[in-house]
Amino acid sequence: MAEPAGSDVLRGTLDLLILKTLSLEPMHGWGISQRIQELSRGLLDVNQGSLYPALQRLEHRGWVTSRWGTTENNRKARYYSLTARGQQGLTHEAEDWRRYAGAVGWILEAT
Amino acid sequence: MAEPAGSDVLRGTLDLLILKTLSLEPMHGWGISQRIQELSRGLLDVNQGSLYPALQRLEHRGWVTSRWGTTENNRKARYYSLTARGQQGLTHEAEDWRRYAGAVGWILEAT
DNA sequence: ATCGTTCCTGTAGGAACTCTACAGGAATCT
DNA sequence: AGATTCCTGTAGAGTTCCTACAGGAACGAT
Repeated sequence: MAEPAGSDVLRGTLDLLILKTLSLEPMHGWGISQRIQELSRGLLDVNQGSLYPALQRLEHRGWVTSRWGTTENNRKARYYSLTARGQQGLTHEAEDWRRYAGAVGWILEAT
Repeated sequence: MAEPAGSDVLRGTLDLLILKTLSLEPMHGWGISQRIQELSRGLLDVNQGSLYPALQRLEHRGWVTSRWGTTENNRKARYYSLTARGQQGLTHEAEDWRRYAGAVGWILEAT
């Protein structure tokens, strides 16, 4: 078990998180979810039921490409990497997020 | 017209924004959306089609109560205010948001 | 007094995303 | 051989949001 800190609700930022993770390094699905968990210090937990459909969406949109490969552990895995359009999309969505999170912050600070 | 700065996508934070706004002062629906727009400096735009259902959800959940009243402009309007449970909910959701936004921030800053 | 506009409340239908739960293959460890 | 870890998916449902539509009442202008 070890419950990585039960979190849910990826309020529409799953794509952003995946893209960012892939921009660091091409990776397979399972690895992406691990990475997101590490980088968020255990706060964010991505279910496979959300992850794989999201990856399919992104690939269908042309933001990522994938190919079968082998992990260091000698397991078959599908590796995803960012396309140029994916990089642009990431930049744009990250900017969107900052703006949006900032606006929410202003409201929460209001007195 | 005057397009208040077309924004959409209230990624699951609409309830939070409404609760926070009501914690500042009881208000009617239309006023709430104005307030959110002002406080977010024009970045956030709440559609009526999202707002009223959200208010109904919150009332049904017992987080807000409402009653008919009259505005300064002599218009009939339904005024909403926070209940004790709503205040608790706000505190909790605001805390959730900060944690979540922080985690996303960490990921976006990763190199 | 009528017309257009602002203020204000809703509903209907659909699209998008996430969650829970399920299913399974292949490699490694015991 | 059996259990566990690694890894990829699918199905179905629930929630939330958006677009579009509908309408009443007060106000301002002509």
